[in-house]
Amino acid sequence: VSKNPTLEESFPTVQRALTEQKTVLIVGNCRVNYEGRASSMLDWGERIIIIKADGSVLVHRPVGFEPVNWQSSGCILTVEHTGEELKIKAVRLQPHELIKIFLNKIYSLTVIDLKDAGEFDLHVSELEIKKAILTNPRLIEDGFRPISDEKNLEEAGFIDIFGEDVNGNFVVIEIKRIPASKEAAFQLKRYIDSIKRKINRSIRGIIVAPDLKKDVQPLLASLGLEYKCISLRQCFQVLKKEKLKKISDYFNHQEIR
Amino acid sequence: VSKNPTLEESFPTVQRALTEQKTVLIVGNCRVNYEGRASSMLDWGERIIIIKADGSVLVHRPVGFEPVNWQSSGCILTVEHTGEELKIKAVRLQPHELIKIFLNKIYSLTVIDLKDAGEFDLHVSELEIKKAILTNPRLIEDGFRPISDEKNLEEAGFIDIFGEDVNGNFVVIEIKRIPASKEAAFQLKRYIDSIKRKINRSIRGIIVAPDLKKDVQPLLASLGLEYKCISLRQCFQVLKKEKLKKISDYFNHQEIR
DNA sequence: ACGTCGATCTCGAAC
DNA sequence: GTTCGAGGTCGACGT
Repeated sequence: VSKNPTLEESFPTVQRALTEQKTVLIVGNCRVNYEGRASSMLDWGERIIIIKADGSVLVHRPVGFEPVNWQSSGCILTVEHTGEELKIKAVRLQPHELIKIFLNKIYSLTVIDLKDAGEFDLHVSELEIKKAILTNPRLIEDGFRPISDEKNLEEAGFIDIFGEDVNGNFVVIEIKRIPASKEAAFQLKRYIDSIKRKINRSIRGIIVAPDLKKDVQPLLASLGLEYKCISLRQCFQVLKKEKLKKISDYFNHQEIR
Repeated sequence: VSKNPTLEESFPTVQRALTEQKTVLIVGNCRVNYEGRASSMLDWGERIIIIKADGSVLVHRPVGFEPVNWQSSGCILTVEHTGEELKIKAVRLQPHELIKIFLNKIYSLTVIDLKDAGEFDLHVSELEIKKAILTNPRLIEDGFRPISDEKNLEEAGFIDIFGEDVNGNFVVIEIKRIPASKEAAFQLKRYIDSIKRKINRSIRGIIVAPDLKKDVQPLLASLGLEYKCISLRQCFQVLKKEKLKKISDYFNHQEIR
C-alpha cells in the first residue's frame, strides 16, 4: 500500500504486480477509453480501479452499483508511463475489445496477493425448491406422485416436474423462486397444450411459487391453471430434515455393519 | 488511508464515513451472509469491499469480474463492533434484502470523497441504430418509409420500427446490434404473426444487424423473413451527418433572425 | 409501484 | 468452438 505515489514510482510497481498476477487497487484521477462491442469515452474524474489476478478489470465511479468501464477475466494487461500519464491497457480477443485507462494522479496504490478459499453457497434456487418437492411431494398436495423431472417437450421447453395426482390426472408443475408473473402462466399453458396434443388424459397445471404477481390470479383462472403457494422456509425445512435423515441413515448403516 | 488498522481503530472511522456518505474501501479477511431474493453464505477469505456514497456495496473476490456479494444503491448501512469482529450490515427494502459482512482482519482501510464530474459517452447502442434508420430510411432500402417506432403488440412485445415499403407492404424491422441469433428471428416471426392476426395486408419482416449468427440465414428463409446488413460505421456516418446538419440549421436560423 | 427490454450484459452448460 | 438460457441479473423507461 502506498499513499500518493508519483507516477514514476507507481509505474514499476504496477508493472511488477501485473507480471506476478497480483491484485492491484488504484484510487486516482483518470480518463478511460473503450473500443469493442461498442465504444465509449469517459472524461477525467476520480475513480477506483481494480485489476484482478485473472485479468479482469473494473473502473468504478463514486456512485452506482455497476462499473462504468470494465474488462472481464482473461484479458492481456500492459502498462506504460508516457510522460504525464500512466496508461494501462487491457486487451481481450474474441470478441476484440480494448480498454485504455489514463491516470494523471494516483491517490493510493495497493498491490496485494489475496488468499480466498472460502466456499460460496447460494441457496434456494429453483432447483432446491424442486428437490424439496421431490423429497416431499405433499408440499403440493396429498397423494401427489412425481413421475419425472425435467421432462423435455422439444419445442415447448422443459417441464420442472411432471406427475400424477390421487385421481390419476397428470400434473404439470412450473416452479418459480420469486412471485410468478403472467409469463410463467403462459409458459405453463404452452407446456400443457403441448402435452395435450400428444396424449389424451386430463392434465392439471400448477404454478408453484412463494407468491403471485399482480393480476396473475385471474389469468390463471382463465387459463384453467392452479396455484400452490410454497414458502422458501418450507423448502428449507424439508431439505434440512432430509439432510439430518441422511446423516442418521449413515449412522444406522454403520450400526448394521 | 490506513494500513493494517485494528478493528477498534477501524470502527469509528467506518462509522463516520458512512454517516458522511464517503466512499469506503476495505481490504480484509471476511465472511458474508446474504438473505433476500435468495440466500447465500460466503466463508472466510480475503476480499475487497467497496461501499459507495450512494449506499451501494460490493464484495469482490480475488478472481472473477462479478462481485460475489453486493447490494445496489439506496440501501441503509450500519456498522457494529462485536468483540472479535467488525460487522457491516446493508439493508434494502423492496425487495427486502440484507447483507452482513463480518471482518476479523483489515489489511487496508481507505475513506475517500471522490470527485468525479467526468462525462461518459457510450456510442452505438440499438437505440442509435434505430435513430440512424429513422434519420435515413434508405439504410433499409429505397422507398422505405417508417410509420412508427416502438409499436406495442401487447402480448408479443415491442416492434423496433414499423413502416411501409415502396409497394405499400407493411414492414416490421427488428434491430440487433450484434450478429442476430435464431432467437431474434423467432421474435420477429412472433411480431409478424401477431400483426397478421389483426390486419389483412402483406407484411415483410426484416432483421437489421451487422451480421447473422451461424445457421440463422436458412432459418430466416424458412420463416419467410429477410435480412438487411447494416454496419455500425454506417450508423455513425448518418448520425454524425445529422449532428452537423443540426448545427448548420442552428446557424441558418441565427442568420434569418 | 409493476412490466418489459436492452446490456460492452456475465456465466455456465449443452451441443 | 458456438449457442442457449439463467441471473439475488441491473438499469431505464413507460404505464
